Amino acid sequence: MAEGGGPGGESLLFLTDEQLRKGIEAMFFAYRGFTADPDRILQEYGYGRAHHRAIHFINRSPGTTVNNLLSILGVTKQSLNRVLRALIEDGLVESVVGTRDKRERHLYLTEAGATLERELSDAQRARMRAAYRQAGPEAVTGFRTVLEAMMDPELHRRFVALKEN
Amino acid sequence: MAEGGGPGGESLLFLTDEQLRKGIEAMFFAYRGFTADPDRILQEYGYGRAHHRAIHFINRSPGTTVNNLLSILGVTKQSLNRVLRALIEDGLVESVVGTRDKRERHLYLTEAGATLERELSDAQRARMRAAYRQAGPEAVTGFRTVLEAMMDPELHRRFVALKEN
DNA sequence: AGTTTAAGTCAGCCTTGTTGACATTCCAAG
DNA sequence: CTTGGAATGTCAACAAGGCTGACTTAAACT
Repeated sequence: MAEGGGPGGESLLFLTDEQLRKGIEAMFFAYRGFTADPDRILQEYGYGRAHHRAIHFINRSPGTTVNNLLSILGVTKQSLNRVLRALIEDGLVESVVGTRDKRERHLYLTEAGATLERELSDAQRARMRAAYRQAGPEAVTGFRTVLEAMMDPELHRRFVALKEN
Repeated sequence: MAEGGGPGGESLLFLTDEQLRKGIEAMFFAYRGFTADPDRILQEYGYGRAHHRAIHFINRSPGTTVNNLLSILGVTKQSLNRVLRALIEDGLVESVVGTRDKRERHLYLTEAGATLERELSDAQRARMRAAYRQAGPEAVTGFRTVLEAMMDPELHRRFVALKEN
């Protein structure tokens, strides 16, 4: 399994089990930091990460359909429905019957929803910005490159599609 | 909020809200990939991510105490206890009363536990290795730099301490 | 007309987190 | 030696947020 800088060739030290384990643990700890700030804010409103994710992607693709959201989030419709129902009842999300296809519901953030979205993403971006600034542009490029290579191919396809939106 | 390459100075394009948002979404999608393989294996054994985390850190620091593990994992003792109890009952983890301080329990993986640990970390490392190889050594350095900058200071301290173990 | 699709709903289950209360054990300080 | 506090464990109850399965409604497609 180990893959250290053997006699063979170019330094592949970055692929040793030890290096890989450090990367794995870094992902674990960093993800905790990544979600910490929004989690604190959400708690004040009685929401969880699931609500955050829904709000994020509705803000990002206003008018998206429920099915669309389902495939991006990778959860069941029952799970998403519970979250959406709360957000709609609380007046943060609006559900609009489709005009072309009346079976579809198009989702939009209300003013209140957009306000919460801004609060959440401001906090998360602040953390990200600090990390990016501290690490520098080259590190950021590498960061993004590795993250993209780590995604499931299907999710990466989706991610790339999102970018060009 | 936006911070684009203003008139001021060196290109800070990598700090625009748009770039930050892409980074946030990349973290979200990449973390899914990161946990996907172990999750599949765990399901076969009727375990969840919480069990994986416990097994990982016990393997990494054999003989660690429960309190130690608690502060690394960041959960309550009740939560961890439920997980540990299952692992001990199933014969994957051994709990040894401390010799110096008999209140403490030192945790070790059994043979069976080490086997599962290997299966899990082989899968996770394979994903990591593929991503690292695809991205290249420089990207990996940047990846690690940004992740470390993203951690809470307290967690980063812990992470650094773990490395030199 | 019949089938498929989008969405929603109800019921129930599991994992994994949380609090709070309480028992046990045992080190260490008075 | 006694007592206070620390480390551990356990019980009970609860919540979020996943899941499956079954079923309805409405609209669209064929």
